[in-house]
Amino acid sequence: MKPLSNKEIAYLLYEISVFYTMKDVPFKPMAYERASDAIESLKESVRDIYERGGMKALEEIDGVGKGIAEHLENLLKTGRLPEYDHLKKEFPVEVHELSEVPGVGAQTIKTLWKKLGIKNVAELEKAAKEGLVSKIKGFGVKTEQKILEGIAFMRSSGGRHLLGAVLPEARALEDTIKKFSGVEDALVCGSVRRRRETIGDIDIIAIGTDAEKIMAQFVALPGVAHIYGQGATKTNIRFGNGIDADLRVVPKRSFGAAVNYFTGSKSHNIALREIAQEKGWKLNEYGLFKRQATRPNDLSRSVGRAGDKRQGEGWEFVAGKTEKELYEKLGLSYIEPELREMTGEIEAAREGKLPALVGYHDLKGDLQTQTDWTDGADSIEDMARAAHTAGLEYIVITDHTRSLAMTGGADEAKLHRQMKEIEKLNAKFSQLPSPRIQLLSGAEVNIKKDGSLDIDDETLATLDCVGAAVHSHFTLEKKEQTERVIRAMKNPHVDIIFHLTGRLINRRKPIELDIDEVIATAKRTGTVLEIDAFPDRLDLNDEYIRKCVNAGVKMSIDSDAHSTEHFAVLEYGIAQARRGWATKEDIINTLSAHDLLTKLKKPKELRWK
DNA sequence: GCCGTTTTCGGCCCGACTGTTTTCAGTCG
Repeated sequence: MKPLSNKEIAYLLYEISVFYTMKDVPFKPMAYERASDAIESLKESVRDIYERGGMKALEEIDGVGKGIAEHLENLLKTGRLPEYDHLKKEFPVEVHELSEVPGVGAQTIKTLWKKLGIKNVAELEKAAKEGLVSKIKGFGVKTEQKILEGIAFMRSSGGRHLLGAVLPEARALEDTIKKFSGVEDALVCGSVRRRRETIGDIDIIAIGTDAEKIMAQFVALPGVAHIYGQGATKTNIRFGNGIDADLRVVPKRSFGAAVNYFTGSKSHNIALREIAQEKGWKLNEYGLFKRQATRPNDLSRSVGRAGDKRQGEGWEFVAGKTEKELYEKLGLSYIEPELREMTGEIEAAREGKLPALVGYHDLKGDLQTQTDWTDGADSIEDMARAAHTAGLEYIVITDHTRSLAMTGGADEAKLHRQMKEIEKLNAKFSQLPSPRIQLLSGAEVNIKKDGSLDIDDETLATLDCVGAAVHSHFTLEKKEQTERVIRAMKNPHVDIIFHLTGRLINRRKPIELDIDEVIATAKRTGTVLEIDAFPDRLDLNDEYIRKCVNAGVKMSIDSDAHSTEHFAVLEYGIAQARRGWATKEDIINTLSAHDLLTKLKKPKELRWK
C-alpha cells in the first residue's frame, strides 16, 4: 500500500471538519481544519515525524493534540480512520468535489443531501437543471443559477496558473488600476506577492476615495468575462483567459493593513491576529486597534447590512498605514512576503533572526544558457548581448551534450570548437565599449542511467563550468535514482547539478530521490545545486532550498534560457530562493566572474569552505 | 478537538458580499 501523503491526510481531516460542520457540532470543525492546514504546510511527512518521535512528535504539530494524534497513528498503522469511515457512512457524499463548486460549502452540501439526496457534482448539476434546487427553502432561482455557473467554471479552468504566466498580467493590471480615476495607489497582493510557484487568482488592493467609481472602472475592463460579485469595497471578476482577479479599495490609513491581510498566507495572518489578541488588540484589514478606555465593549459589531458598519467604533486606531509599522507594533521585525508561509518566520521575526534574503538585483551571472549550437533559438553572440541588457556581467554557455540526440547534443569535438568561438567573442567584446560581458565555456552534460556522464573527463576539465542533469529514466526506484545522481556528483569536474528533480509543474512529477542524502553528498563533494528559474521547473523547490541553506550547500540561480527573452525568468528563480530563506552568500552567481572562476579552479571539496 | 505571559476551563480570526428574508446564514479569503 502506498503511504498516504501529507496532502491526502490533510484532506481526510478537512473532510472530517466538513462532516462535523454538517452535524452542527461546535468548534470541532475549526480544530480539524486547523490541523488539516498545518499538516498540508508541513515540510516533513507525517510518517517521518511519527517514526522519528512517535505520538509526542505528532502532538507537536500545530493544531494537533491528543485526539487527532491518535487518529494519525491509527491511519499510519492501519491505513484507516474509523472516525472518518463512521462520518462518511452517515454522509455518503463527495465532499471534495462538491466543496470545489464556488459558493457551495458545508451547510449547502448538508441541505442538498438531506433534501435531495445529492452526493456528487453530477447529481447536483442534474437537480439544478431540473429546477429542484430552487424549490428548497432558503434557496432560490439565483442560487440555483449560481451553482450551475459554478460547475461550468470549475470545469473550464481548474487548477492553478504558473507564476510566470500570471505575474506579467498582474503587473499590467496593477498599472492599469493605478491609472483609474480616483485611485491614489495600488498593489498586487496574495500568492502573487508571495511569489508562490502557482497562483489561484490575482488580489489587488487600491487606495481611493470613491470606491464605487473605481469598481465601475474595474468591471468595465476589456477581457472581463464574468463578475462574481461587486460591492462597495470589494469586487471579484474573471478574465476571459481564465484568471480570476479581486480588487479591494481601502482608505489610505489602512493600506498597510489591507495589503498585509490580502498578501497572506492565511495561516500567517491568523498568527498575527493571535499576537494582536494576546495584547488585547484587534487586527483586521483596516488596521491594528486597541480598545478605547471609556468603551469597554466592542461596539463595532453594530447591526445593519454589510458596508454600513462603522469601523473602529469603540476601538482606537494604533497602526495600519504601512506593513512595517504593523509588524513593529506586534513586536516583530518586518517579514518579507516570500517568507509568510508559517514555516518559522514569526518566531524568527520575534527573535530578530530573519535572514537577509538574496535580492532581486544581486545576480551577476547566469550559469545555464543554451544557444543555437543545440536547442536554443539564438546565437552565442545574441545571447551575450541580451544577457548584458538584462544586467548580467557574465554567462556560461551550457549547450546539451551528445546523448540528447533530439537537441543536436554536442560531443567532445563540438565542445572544443565552441570553446574557440567563445574565446573569439570574448576577445571581440573586450575591444568594444559595449556590451561589457564575459562568456564562460560550459555544458549541460547528460547523466546516464548508471550515473556516468556522456562527455569524457578530459574535455570536462577544460570547461570553465560544468553542469550535469538528468534527462531520461525519470521513473527509476528511489534508491537507484539517488545512487545515480550521487555518482554524478562525485565526478570532480561536475560543478553543478542542474534542475535536480526534473519536475515540470503540472506536467511531470519529480524523480524519486533521497533528498537528504543528495544534500549531504553535495556538502561533502562541494557540488552546487541549481535553482532552475524556468517557470514550469522552479527546481529546486522552496523546501529543498531551505534544506540546502541549513546544510550549507551552495546554490546557483539560472535562467535555463533557450532564447534572448528568457533572461527575464531569473526573477522567478530569485523569488524561489527567497522563499527558501536563501541569502546572497548561499548563491554562487552573486559572485563576480573573477571570484567565481577563482573558486572553480580549486578542487571541488575545498571550494566553498 | 485544541490550547495556555488570564494554563486544566472556557474560550476559539474577522469582515465583505450574496441571496433570501425582514434580521440573518452561508461562503469566501
